[in-house]
Amino acid sequence: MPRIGPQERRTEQRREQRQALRERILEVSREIVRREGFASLSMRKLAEAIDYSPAALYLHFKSRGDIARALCVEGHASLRDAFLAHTSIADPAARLNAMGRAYVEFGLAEPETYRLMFMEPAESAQPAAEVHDNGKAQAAEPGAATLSLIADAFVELRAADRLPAHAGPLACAEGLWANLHGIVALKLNRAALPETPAATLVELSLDAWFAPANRTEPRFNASNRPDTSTR
Amino acid sequence: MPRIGPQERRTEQRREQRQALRERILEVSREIVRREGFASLSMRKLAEAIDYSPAALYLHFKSRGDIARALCVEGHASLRDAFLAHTSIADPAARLNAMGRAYVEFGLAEPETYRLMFMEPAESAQPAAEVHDNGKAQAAEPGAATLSLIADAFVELRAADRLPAHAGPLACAEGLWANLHGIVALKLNRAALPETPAATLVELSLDAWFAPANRTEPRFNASNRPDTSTR
DNA sequence: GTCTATAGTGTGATAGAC
DNA sequence: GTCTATCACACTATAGAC
Repeated sequence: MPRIGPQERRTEQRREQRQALRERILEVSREIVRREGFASLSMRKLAEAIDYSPAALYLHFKSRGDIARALCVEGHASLRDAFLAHTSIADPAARLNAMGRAYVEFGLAEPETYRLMFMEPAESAQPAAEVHDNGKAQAAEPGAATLSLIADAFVELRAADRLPAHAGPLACAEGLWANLHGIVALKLNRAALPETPAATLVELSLDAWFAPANRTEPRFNASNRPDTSTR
Repeated sequence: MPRIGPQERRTEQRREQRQALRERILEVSREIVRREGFASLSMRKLAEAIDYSPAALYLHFKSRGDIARALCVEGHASLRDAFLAHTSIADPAARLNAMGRAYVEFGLAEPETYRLMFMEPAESAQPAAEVHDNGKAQAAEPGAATLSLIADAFVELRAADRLPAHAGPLACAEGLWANLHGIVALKLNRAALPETPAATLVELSLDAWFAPANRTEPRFNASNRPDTSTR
């Protein structure tokens, strides 16, 4: 087992250097995207920032879209972390409330990253192709794990009979997700929604999606609801 | 008054020709965007399609974004028409249902146009600058009139006491809009929502947003609800 | 006045020398 | 593994023919 000759050691070193440069590229890319958006991440600018020629980048990423894909995966991991911080909340409705807020906060705090993750024309990043690991094809959809955290909460609501009869838990999860995404997306493009602050919309949306069966119980909205009530 | 010399007539003719060419540019652009998306609408391709040089386009539109803006306005008019077809529905909830469906159908039927209208990075099209007409500045937001149609219905619901007390009509309208937009946006980018069909999500969303106070009454969903019930 | 032709600068990606 | 040089294409802006 400990049969490692000098040659193996050298190739090992090479691999580490290679990995380090790849990491460095990713690091600089992440920062550029965060500050200026993916659209202004050019291979030339990136190459200059890491002091290599543009062609060197293609040794580590097969295309600009490939870099986008990697940053997407990072972003999804970050979002998922924000969700995991609330999994300990026992009440599914309260948990959904916390996660919903976290989702929108993430989107508004990192608009360019969010845009890359969810608002890009699909060609750029999303596909993620098929990633083979240990010989087994992995999920091509990095956001699926995150969605399942929302879906879980709806399953619990369903089990507690706090969901309308005709509403499937998964469908509810996707519906709520669409709602939250819509809030973030419209805010980011400042195309619309000029009147109502995002926090109010989030409250309303969360109310709309799982409050109906919950309405007779005491609500938990006393804590941090913004004072902007209507407009 | 009828003092129109040959010179005036000639300049009149010029103006008509000018307007006609502008219309033609818009026409071809609209079709290219509809089929291939705004991203692949290049000035060169456009110029070739109308048999002029690229520079000629800049005589009629000051930039590519200017064309985008014009197409956006067209799109908003088209969407608004789809909405106006349902204004005759008396019951505000039923009207919202019809309009919500129409909105999503529009987005899914004309994905590229929808993307240009609502999913573009703001710089491209949305601003619409300030359009002066008759010396008065007009609304810079072409979608505002459409939103107001939704808001109106919520105002009626409010007046009929079919809305939760804490929910402002305008906020509800924006929330529902965000929800519908989220459904379309996620579907278009195939980034997510792979499981649930859009029609089901729309039903669920409309239920979520104004069914609570409506739930005791007979629903109107018997007509055209899709048979895919849950997943 | 209207348009052609072209210059100048940017992009992603690649071939081939070292 | 890295670089230089280059291709093909996009956009804007403008000099000058008609």
